[in-house]
Amino acid sequence: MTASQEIALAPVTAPAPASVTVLGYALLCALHKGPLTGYELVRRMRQPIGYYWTARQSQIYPELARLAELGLITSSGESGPGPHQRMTHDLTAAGRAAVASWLIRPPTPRPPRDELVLKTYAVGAADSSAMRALYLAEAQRHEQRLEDYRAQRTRLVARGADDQCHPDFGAFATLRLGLGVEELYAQWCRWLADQLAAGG
Amino acid sequence: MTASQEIALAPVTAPAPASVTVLGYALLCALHKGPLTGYELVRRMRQPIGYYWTARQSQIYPELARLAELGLITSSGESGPGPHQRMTHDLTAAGRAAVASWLIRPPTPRPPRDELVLKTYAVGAADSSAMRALYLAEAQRHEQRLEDYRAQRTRLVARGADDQCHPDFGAFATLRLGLGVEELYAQWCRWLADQLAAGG
DNA sequence: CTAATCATGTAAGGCGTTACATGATTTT
DNA sequence: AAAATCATGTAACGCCTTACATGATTAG
Repeated sequence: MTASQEIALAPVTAPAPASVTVLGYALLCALHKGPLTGYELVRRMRQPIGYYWTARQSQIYPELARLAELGLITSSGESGPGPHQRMTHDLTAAGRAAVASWLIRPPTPRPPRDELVLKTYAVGAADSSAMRALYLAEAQRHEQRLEDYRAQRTRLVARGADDQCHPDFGAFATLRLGLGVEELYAQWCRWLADQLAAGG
Repeated sequence: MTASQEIALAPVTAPAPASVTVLGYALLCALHKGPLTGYELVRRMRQPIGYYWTARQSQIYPELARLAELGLITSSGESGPGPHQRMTHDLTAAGRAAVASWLIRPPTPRPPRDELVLKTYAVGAADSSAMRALYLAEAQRHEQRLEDYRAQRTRLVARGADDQCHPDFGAFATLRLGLGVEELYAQWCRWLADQLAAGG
């Protein structure tokens, strides 16, 4: 592969690639069950989608414009409250196809970042009783989340979302993992607190 | 709070805050058991610290210079192979104190980003058998990691790192969580694959 | 009548990634 | 003889966050 060949393969007139980012796909995923307004999408990206992929307004609105430019969504505006129009966004056929083909691609691995585990690596360099308090507080945080998740599961199961054919089965499946993760973290924090109590 | 008051509270002559980032603390944590060269730190930030907090060379070397400027590490150079000096970095007393006080502060929560779980939320919009293949492949990835972790645990336990007093207890504790997480994800992926098989 | 919510956008700056650069030593 | 490793650094760019801006409607 020489330089001249590369130039020949990439015409100068070509516009920016503008491939869809994960955030873009997250928005498309949020729209897969029907149209939503921008503001509704902002709320969805805090909850429930925000549990595994968050975004703020300042990212969402420009991204919606990009998705519309790419022809993956249609955005129609109606006058609403305030100085802005209330825009409703809907998947196009191309958008629906883009999501479907992205979903079955293996996820690109992300660099892990967990501050609590990092601190644990150097646990020996800190005061044991202070660290113990930290892990107990974290355990409580996870146990509170666990309660929240259990309530959500009850509601989903009542609607029949634990059946693979139900439109909310995806939400049920993500919740199932969330329950496991929170329980695991809570138990691990309590185990560490016990260890620090025994040795300190 | 008026504008004039704010100006009075923030003197013009103050230098940039230059507070230590999490990456900075990660490097300080890596040094808590003894001095290391820059290149050794680069490797540590791929493994084992890289399992929960990664960084590349291009981030690490400038950050080391900043930590030295702040007086948290001392960096002494000796001539080594290649055009560069082999720099050895060591914690100062101030650095040791900085780690100790950071460790016992509650970790700042990070926005969650998990592409696989995001895909799961919209699982109904994709072809079931293709998604099933995806989850089976992910399950295998996690099971391979699980084997790797089990081997590491065996080595650590042989050294006695499962005792809270051992200097490698921190590494053992992080590994314990890693084992739980990988097992949980693997089982969840297999469960989802089963669900998709039953309904598809 | 005040505050929160609805509703959409812009700007500045930080963190992190890929890619580039250099060159000696050790391994294959 | 070629490739990988040792060893440190710079530059460009993208994603994401915080903060700013505007103003109508609804709830307390």
